[in-house]
Parts: sequence; structure tokens; C-alpha cells
Amino acid sequence: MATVRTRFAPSPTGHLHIGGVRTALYNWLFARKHGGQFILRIDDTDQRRHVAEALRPILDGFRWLGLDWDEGPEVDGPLGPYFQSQRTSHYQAAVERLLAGGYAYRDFARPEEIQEERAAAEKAGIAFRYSRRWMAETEEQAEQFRQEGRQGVVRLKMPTFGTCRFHDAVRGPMEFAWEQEQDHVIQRADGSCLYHLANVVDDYEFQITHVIRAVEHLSNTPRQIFIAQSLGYPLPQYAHLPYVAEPSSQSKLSKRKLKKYLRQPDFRKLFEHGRQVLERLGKTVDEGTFQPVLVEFYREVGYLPQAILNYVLLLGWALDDKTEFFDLEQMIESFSLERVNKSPASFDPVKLWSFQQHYMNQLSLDEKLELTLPFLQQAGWLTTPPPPEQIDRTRRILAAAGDRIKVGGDILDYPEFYVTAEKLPYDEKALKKRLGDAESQQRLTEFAQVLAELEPFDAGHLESAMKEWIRQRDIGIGKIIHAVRVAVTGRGVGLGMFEALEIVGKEETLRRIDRALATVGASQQISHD
RNA sequence: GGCCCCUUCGUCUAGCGGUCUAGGACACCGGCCUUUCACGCCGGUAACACGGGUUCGAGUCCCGUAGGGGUCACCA
Repeated sequence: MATVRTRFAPSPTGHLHIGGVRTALYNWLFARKHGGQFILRIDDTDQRRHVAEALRPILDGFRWLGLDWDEGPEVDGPLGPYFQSQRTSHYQAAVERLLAGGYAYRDFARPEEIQEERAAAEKAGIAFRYSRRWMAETEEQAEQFRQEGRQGVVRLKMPTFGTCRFHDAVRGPMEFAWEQEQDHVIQRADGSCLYHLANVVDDYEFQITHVIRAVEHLSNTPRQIFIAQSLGYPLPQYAHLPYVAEPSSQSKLSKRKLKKYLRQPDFRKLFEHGRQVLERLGKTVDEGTFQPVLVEFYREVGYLPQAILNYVLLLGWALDDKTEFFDLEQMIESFSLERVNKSPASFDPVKLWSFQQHYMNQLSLDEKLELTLPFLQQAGWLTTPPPPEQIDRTRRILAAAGDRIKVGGDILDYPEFYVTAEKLPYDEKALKKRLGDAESQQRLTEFAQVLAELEPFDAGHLESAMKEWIRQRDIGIGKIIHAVRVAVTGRGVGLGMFEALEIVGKEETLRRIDRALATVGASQQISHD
């Protein structure tokens, strides 16, 4: 049996979106599972310049996800080139063969004329089929049409009766009536070739054994089969995946409807969270490309590729009734086309988020450090490279934060550990609530003196000191802890309070308490005891 | 409109005639834990689109209906 070869064929117009990632993943998994190759082919038949530039986010996306390609851009391979724009001679040769074999013909209809026929058919309520009125079967005819000032394209001469049958690995046996098919144009007047032709030629020349693609292509399959058979190519195994639907809808997910998705609350939440990270990095948010349906979004915000992959894997495929988590190895081992679902699955930002949390919690401290450091550097909170004591501090923050950090960019939730007392921002509301009255100011002033004498200044001793202090006064811990928190971190929420103080350190803690008290206008009380 | 496809909890799904008073996960609700936040733990609500068949027996097979969707380019 021939080596399994699959391909993913992005068009360098857009960005890699969730649906594309899934198609790519399934192709990749299938190839890896069968010890075959995964090929990346660039469908740029209709593209002009800047292909390399437009391609970069897509390739970066693949690299980030860990989906490596055996042949394609940058790695090349024995059957290249892998850009359709560089393969025109292959397509041209195929067109000649089709023409010679009588499977295609030169056509000289003007677009308006086709349009008229189409309109007439529509008016009559029947399916449109080109009359072939301007078909040139001989060179003489062609010349005659040319003299009329017409330009020739090449059309497929599709069968007019019979049935096209093929087996789809996901959907089972398929049947289409040939008479439903159009005489599609495969080559324009300027000699450039169209997608379907190029696609079939490339799939053959790249020795693709399994065409795994979105269901949108299902109805294109008969014409591609016609081309392949006319050219004498063996047919690949087809597998048409259901499309990925919009959040809380059954419509196909589209990268052109991003604005609309933003109105969906869960989607919006994911977006807002990402936007906050970006803003802290000082980057501008481009709503056209920075969107939770595009992989770039997740990469920029610091999600884990593993989470995205695992989520996407389960969008239309399941192994059994209980396995939820798969690492790459397990995915490869478990994947099969037979278990791909037929019905569309809608993209659920909340579930994706839960996978992200899960994988984040699996990370070791060093792995979290590796993930978050770049964000601190980009935000300008740390230098590049960071000094050892800053790395150590970040590691301690990470340890204290535990699962509060859900994505890499969440480290930027903790500016209080990267600024000095003078620059500490305050959450005014929290400050007022916890330190707005004379009584709490007084207590904080008194407790600060305990802190000043505490040695060693670590979480354990801080906690016992505070417990002892409230015991003596016979008050609840809530009477003091919130005030300390807001004074030292500037906020009402955050890490465990004692860990936070330990990280900030004694000197800095005392300075911050002084500043906080001064800020709320309690400076005159500082000398009291 | 023609052709084609799809239909189990809110969402992703398991189920391939009896083991289904339908299982899991996420979300949601309630409780516990708790210095905030987050986590964790325990418990709960919630689905076979509808109508006919076939069968001793149907979520599972067949046919209709309804709903949803895809596709009909000199785009890919």
C-alpha cells in the first residue's frame, strides 16, 4: 500500500482560523498515524505579489501549534515547487491533454452571453446548463470566433448523463447526477488556470492519497473526479469534514463576520480578556485580525498550543464516552476518520477556555516562567535579558499565583510586583472601602509597627504575626487584612496576602503602607501608636 | 429555486435493536472550603426535532414532515 500523504492547502489571503486549524490537524494526525507525510501547498493561483508576507502568519501559526510539514514552503521537497503560482506549466500541460482527449473545449462565449443564458434558465425555472453555443471544436472555428473579437477560455466538457459515485471516509457512499454539473472554466483567456484544475493536478503530482477537507468541497468533488479520471489519475480517498459553526449558531464560522461574533457574550469575553493583555503590552488592537476565531489571537495572548489543539480535536471527533484530554502522541494514536462526526459543531469559547485552564495547571513553574517572561519583557516591566533576581521574583509570583494565571499574558495582572512604592497604582474604590475611615487607618498604622519588627519577613511568620495581633485585640482578621492588602498591592483582589507581602519585601511593604496612609489623608496619624 | 448534507442535555459528545428510568465533559444552579480573587471538593437541573412504519422490543433500521445548513463563479 502506498504511503499515506495528506495535505493542507491554505490560500495566502487570510489568516488561519479555527476551522482551518481543525482541518489541518486532522490531516496532520492522519498522516502521522500512518507513518506518512503531511504536505503544505500554497493555493495562490489567483494571487498577486506579497504572498510571502501574507503567508507568514499562517506558517507561524503552524509552527506555534507544533504541526510540522514534511514538504512545502521553506522545507521544499522532491515534488516541488509547492506554490501553485509556480506550477503553471503543469496545469497548462493538463489543459492540453484534456483538450486533446476531448474532455474539455475552447469556448468563446462572452461573459454577458453566459449571463443571459443563465438568466433565461432561471426565468424558466430550470437548472442552468451552458448551451455550448460558442464552443470551438476545430481550430478553424476558434479562428473565426477570434476574428469576431472574442476571447477563448477552456471549459470542461462534462458528462450529461449518468451518475458520479464515490466513497467518502466520513460520509459513506455518495452519488451525484452528472447532469447537474456545469461546464466549468478551467483556464482563463489569459492562460491562467483555475482552482479545480490546479487542485486535481497537484493532488496527483504530490501523490496525495487522502483528501481531507471541509464539506464545502463536497459538491466540487464530482468535477474534480471528472478531471482526474479524464487525465487518467487514480482517485484519492476523500473525507469531507463538517464545517465549524459560529458560536451559538449553526451557520458556518466565517472570518468575515467577526464583528457579529463580538455580540455573542462568551466570545466577547474571550476577546476582551485578550485585548486587555494586548493593551498592557502597548500593542494596538486590530479588530480585523485580533480575534478569537484566528490562531494569531491565541498565540499573542499566551495560550497554550496544546489547549487549542485539544479543543479543536474534539470539535467533531471523539474517541469514546469519556476521554477528554489528549497529548499529541495520544491524538496520533487515537485518531481515525471513521469517528469524525457528520454534523457541524459550533465553536464554544468557554469550552476552549476550560481546556486552556486545564493545560495551564499542568505546567511546571519553569514552564510557566518560560511562557510569561516574554510578556513581561514586551511590556517593558523586565529588561532583556532579565536580571536573575527578577527571574527569581517572577518565579515566586508564579508560585503564589497558582492557577490565577490562565494565559501567559495574565502575568501582566500583577503590576504591583514590578513597580516601586511611588509608582504603585491604586484602585480608588478599594482604597476608599478598606482604608477610607479613621479606624482602619489607625489599625493599619499600628500593624505596620508589628511588620517593621518582624523577622524573618516570610509568609508563614507574617500570618502568625497577624493572627496573634488580632487575637490580642479580639477582632476578626477581616478588620486588618484587607487594609494591608490594598495598601501594599493597591488593589482589593490578588494573590494570597502573606505571599504577596513576602514577595514585596519588608522595606517596600512599609514604604507602601506609608504612602497609602498619606494618600488617604492619614499622614498625621502615623506617629500614633 | 436546483442539487446535496445534517438533527441526542445550553454547548461538545458517547450510543452502531434489548445492558438507556440515555453516560461523560464544559457551562449553569446549590452547598462546602476560604483574608480577596482564583482553585478545589460534594450535590443538582438538563437531551433522543416531529409523525408514521418495521420489530416481541427503536435514541439506534425504513419512509415522510419540520427545522437548520452547505453549494450552485473566468474565488480558493
